[in-house]
Amino acid sequence: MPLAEPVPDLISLDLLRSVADLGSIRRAAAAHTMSQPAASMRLRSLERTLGLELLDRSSGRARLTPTGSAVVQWSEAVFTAMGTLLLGTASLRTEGRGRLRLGASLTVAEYLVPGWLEQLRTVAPDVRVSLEMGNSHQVAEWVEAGRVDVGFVEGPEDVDGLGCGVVDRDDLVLVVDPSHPWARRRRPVGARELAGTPLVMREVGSGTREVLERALAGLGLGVTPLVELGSTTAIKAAVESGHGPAILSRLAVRIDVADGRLVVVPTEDLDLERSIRAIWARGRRLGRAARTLLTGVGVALP
Amino acid sequence: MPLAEPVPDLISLDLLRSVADLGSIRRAAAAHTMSQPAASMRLRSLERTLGLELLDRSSGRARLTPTGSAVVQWSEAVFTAMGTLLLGTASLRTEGRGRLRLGASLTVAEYLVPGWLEQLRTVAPDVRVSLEMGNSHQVAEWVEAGRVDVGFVEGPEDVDGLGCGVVDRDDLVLVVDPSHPWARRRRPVGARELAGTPLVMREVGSGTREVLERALAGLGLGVTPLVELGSTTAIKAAVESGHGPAILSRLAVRIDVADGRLVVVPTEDLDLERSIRAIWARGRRLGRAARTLLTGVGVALP
DNA sequence: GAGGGGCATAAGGATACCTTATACCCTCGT
DNA sequence: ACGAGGGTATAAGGTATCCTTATGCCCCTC
Repeated sequence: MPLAEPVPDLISLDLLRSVADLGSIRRAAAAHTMSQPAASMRLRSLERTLGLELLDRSSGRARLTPTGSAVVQWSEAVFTAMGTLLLGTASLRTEGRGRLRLGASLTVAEYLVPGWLEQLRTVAPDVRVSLEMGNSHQVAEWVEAGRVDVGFVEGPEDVDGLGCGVVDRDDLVLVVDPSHPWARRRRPVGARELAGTPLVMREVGSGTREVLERALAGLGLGVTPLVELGSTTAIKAAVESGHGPAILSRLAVRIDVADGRLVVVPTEDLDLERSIRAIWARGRRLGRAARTLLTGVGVALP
Repeated sequence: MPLAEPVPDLISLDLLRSVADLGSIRRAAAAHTMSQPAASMRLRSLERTLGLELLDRSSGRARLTPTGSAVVQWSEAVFTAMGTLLLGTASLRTEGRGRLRLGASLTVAEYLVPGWLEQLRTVAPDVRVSLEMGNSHQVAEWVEAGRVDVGFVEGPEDVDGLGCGVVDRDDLVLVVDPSHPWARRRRPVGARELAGTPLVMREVGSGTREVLERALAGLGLGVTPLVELGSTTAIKAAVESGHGPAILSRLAVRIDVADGRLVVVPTEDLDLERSIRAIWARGRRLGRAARTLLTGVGVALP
């Protein structure tokens, strides 16, 4: 659902943080290269938006109220998340011109790469990273062709001819909304019961759906689509609004499960696990940044 | 430091998420109660800002590119953080008119309360919560007077006459920037060495400073201020830019340490711990929401 | 090949925002 | 007590942004 309330904009929150850091609206304005009245108006508008008194202007210099201090603190997490987004988009924008060139499947790029980049940045802040996304087959090709230095793919099988190390593990899980009868269920859902239940699914051809279909086909069963949607986000929205259960990557629902918007239901008789592997060309020598990244994500280098 | 790059605004990111959910710009526009051209222009402007192609408009309906899907995913964390901020500010705005009235010290309100509220909302979404901030003494008074239902205070001592349970633990830690010589130090810093080192500090009278001064005074030592600043945020900014070490609440530096902007240096000979306690009036009966909250944060009720 | 759904463009108008200039206020020093 | 200085709010004017309605174009489907 769309954001309901009026949302404070990040520039104003950043300005408030600068007031906390620098001790006056004037200096905060200077740090943001804007005029003092502009900063003053933005801050007043922020106070109107939130309906709170953030600054105490009674004594000459503007000082943060306790409320203002709390808002600064709470906005810190927003900046961190936005920083991650900017880090990710910057690496996508770099398009192969970085000193460390990564390739990754969509799922890995979305859920894992930003964290690794953040971690890498703390030890090597100046390394320009580029990121390209594709399916596992494409990523392997790019690694072989030397178009990327390191690739990250998911899948049960090893990639031959390439250096390889398991980084993480991802499995498909059954999720429902919290008010669904299965949300409180402790007894696992079996393959037969799952096959007989209409599910919210991706359209035919998606990797996630293929894994599920293959696992069920191994038992002589098939899937029963309830509706077919075009994106993981759309599926999550449908499940959260109570349309029905779905099978999704655990990585994709991690945040939603943590926030309580979705509930994982245990399953049995189904092998829906796959590893996430780092791959690299054996022949080429890995750069310093690549080695730092790989050891950082837990890969033992030769 | 202020945000350098141009920051995408949350409404546009939210719009992009709606496109992913609903499958077309038109429907996303309708969900946001704006005209279709307005949504189209916002999305195009978002693509310009990020320098990336987020939507594939070639086939009639607009579909997200893999890049667009990644941006949606990354922005999810931004919405979560902003939701926490809005939850916190809403409870401050409610000012005692909520069905569950909380009081908390500044530190607890800033770092812990939003998480508890989020947790509470997943099991009781409709409870209106109000939050008031003050020092530990004020909070205890409010609880006694029945102005708030539950209070959260920090400090080593019990509050008598009130129901009480330890919720969490907070201690003061020594932090430096990652390039400081102490950042790699494994041997703990002793009280004498700490007293001889100029520190970035809060001004006289702050609770954090008092705890430190009392701990050192017990050993016949005193503090050596390097500079004195007015807020925790200002101190963190000074430490991060390499001005010198500081003693800060572990809660206050949790995110910065996780992100690698600050490093905790081990200390010894110093008792800088304090508990965070929930307090409530023994005489009054606790409401359902209050009991849910307290058991949720790990307090055993009578 | 005709119809329909969906997106982009154009024109016009309202709104929000920023900058410079200036007045007010508080604090501090003598 | 009084003046100087730093800091913030207000006013006026101009610009850029953003939205809405109207309309054209394109792709897909039947």
